[in-house]
Amino acid sequence: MGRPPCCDKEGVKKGPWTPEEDIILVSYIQEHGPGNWRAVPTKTGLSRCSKSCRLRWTNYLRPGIRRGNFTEQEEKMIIHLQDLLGNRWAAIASYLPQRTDNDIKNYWNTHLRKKLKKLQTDCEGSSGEGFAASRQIPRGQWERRLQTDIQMAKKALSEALSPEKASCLSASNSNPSDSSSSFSSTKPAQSLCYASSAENIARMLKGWMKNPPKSSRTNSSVTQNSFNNLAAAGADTASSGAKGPSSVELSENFESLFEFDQSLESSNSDQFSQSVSPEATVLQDENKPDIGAEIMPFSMLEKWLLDEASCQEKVGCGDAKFF
DNA sequence: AACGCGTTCAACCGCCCGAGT
DNA sequence: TACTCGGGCGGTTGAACGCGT
Repeated sequence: MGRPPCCDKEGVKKGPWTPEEDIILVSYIQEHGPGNWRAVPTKTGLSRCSKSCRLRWTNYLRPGIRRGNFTEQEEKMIIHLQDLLGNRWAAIASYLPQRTDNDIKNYWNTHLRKKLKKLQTDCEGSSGEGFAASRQIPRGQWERRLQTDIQMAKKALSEALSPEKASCLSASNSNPSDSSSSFSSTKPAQSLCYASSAENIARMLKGWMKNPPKSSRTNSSVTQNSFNNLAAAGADTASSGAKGPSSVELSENFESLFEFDQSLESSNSDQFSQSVSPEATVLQDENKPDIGAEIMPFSMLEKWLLDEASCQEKVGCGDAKFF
């Protein structure tokens, strides 16, 4: 019982999107909001697969997307998140609201992977205790850390599931530069035009769009999914510890993680102050309507990391704690 | 100018998951 | 419970582009 393709192969256009197609898609979404992608090709008359429409929107046309030129902060963030979450590009992208998962994935594959590889070989070549070597830990310790991770994940999850704690976590993440507060506070402004201030679309739509949007529907599925991914990330790390290096590697490189946490803060403030106008913030709110909820698991992760880090400082604290 | 090669990135493909029935 | 369907995700592809020869 094979599943039929998402759309008829015949009569479906493939390949690069034309500006005309973009305009049609954007005007449709501007009017109806993203979602119900199945209906998009028929309603718009586009000879495109529904998936293709969704992809075009999420990866290219969606407002608030920043393209190219990844900053050093973003690089660090991607590297660390990749280390934590593995190739969960959507989850990683949820921490970089201006970047798409596809962009991050591409950037990782084209730039960062090579960069890290080079770094790794350089380290290995230059000293006996290279990058890879430094990551090796005794098996017993590895197992104990894994157990610790599991406990932490359980704890974090139970906290996340508790409404009080959850709100606490959100509130604790009250970094002035943190966009979550503005996200939640700008919720009422969701009816803002989808394409009105996104640089990439505004240019294209100049002179085209005159009517205000009718709908305030939001693209919730992406972020919801991201949230789910992230909420699951902790559990994954714990439950499938043997699957990937994340839980182990998580316990390492704490210095760099602290560095990262700091850079993350400055990164957020930098990014949002330099490139996000109040209007754009609202746009991001549209893109990530549940961003407040997304921040929460990040707090969990931060907490997790910091807990472990503090334990790391005290010799063998984590190990003694659970054994 | 022409060619080959490497890189980049938009787009596609196939699988998976959750919601609905 | 079993099945269908829509949507999301990650891996892969291939056209476009840049650069060196």
